[in-house]
Amino acid sequence: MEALTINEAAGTTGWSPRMLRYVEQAGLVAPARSSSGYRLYGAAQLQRLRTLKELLAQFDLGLSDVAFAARMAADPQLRVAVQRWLASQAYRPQDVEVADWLRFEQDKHEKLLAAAA
Amino acid sequence: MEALTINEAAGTTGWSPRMLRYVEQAGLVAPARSSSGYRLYGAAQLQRLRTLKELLAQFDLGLSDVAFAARMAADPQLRVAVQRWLASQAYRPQDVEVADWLRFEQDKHEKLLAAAA
DNA sequence: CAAACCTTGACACGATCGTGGTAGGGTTGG
DNA sequence: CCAACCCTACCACGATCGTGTCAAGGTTTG
Repeated sequence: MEALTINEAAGTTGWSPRMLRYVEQAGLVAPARSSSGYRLYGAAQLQRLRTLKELLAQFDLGLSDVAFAARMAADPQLRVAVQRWLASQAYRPQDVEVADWLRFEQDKHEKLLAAAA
Repeated sequence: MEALTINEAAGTTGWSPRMLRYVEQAGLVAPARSSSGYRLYGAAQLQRLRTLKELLAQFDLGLSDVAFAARMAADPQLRVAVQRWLASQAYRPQDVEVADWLRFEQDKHEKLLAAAA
């Protein structure tokens, strides 16, 4: 399984080497490292880089937006706090879908808590 | 049911009048308007403003972070796209919880699609 | 060994965020 | 009516984001 260096990865993903380091620093795509510290991009990382580029372009997002989503995904406390705040405004009829989403999360946590008891 | 003007609301929430307008522009807390265009903050908005302040401080978030979360909550396409991208990295054992969260969302949408057919 | 790569760290620069102010004009209340 | 409020629309300014470039030094390879 061959891995690409940062310049090669840049060539096949459309990111610049500078941005690949920045994306890594943002915690979004972290390549393996060789024994001497060189970044080694495998197939999975390359795929993630390409789809990340699409994602940002399609919805006009910033890296910081996706980084925040990752933080929410990784930190249940943050996620629940944000969702609870958002839920406090989902009172209009057209917001049922949002309320649904939020309720789903709460249900899951209640189930987890119940199972842990 | 009395409503507060922007200066009064600023007084009881800890935000500045300037920031209340900014928060509204960010789409996070939109007060009602009087017939002449004055902002009228009701109890619900005041509560949301206070809890928003706590939320930002507790997790060191920016308004743009919460605005992005709101956008994800309101736009299923965006939500699914981001979650799918995040899921493509949740392969390590310690990420089961994230994978769980994501799978939950996918399941829900599959169910909705199935129900619509 | 020398060319061509890689590393981290820094400086730079436009764009946006968060926040305050100010100016010009309408509204409210004593 | 007039003082005190509200509105929108700007200008400003530091902090962060996104991005490029450059410097000083280690690694790989022909």
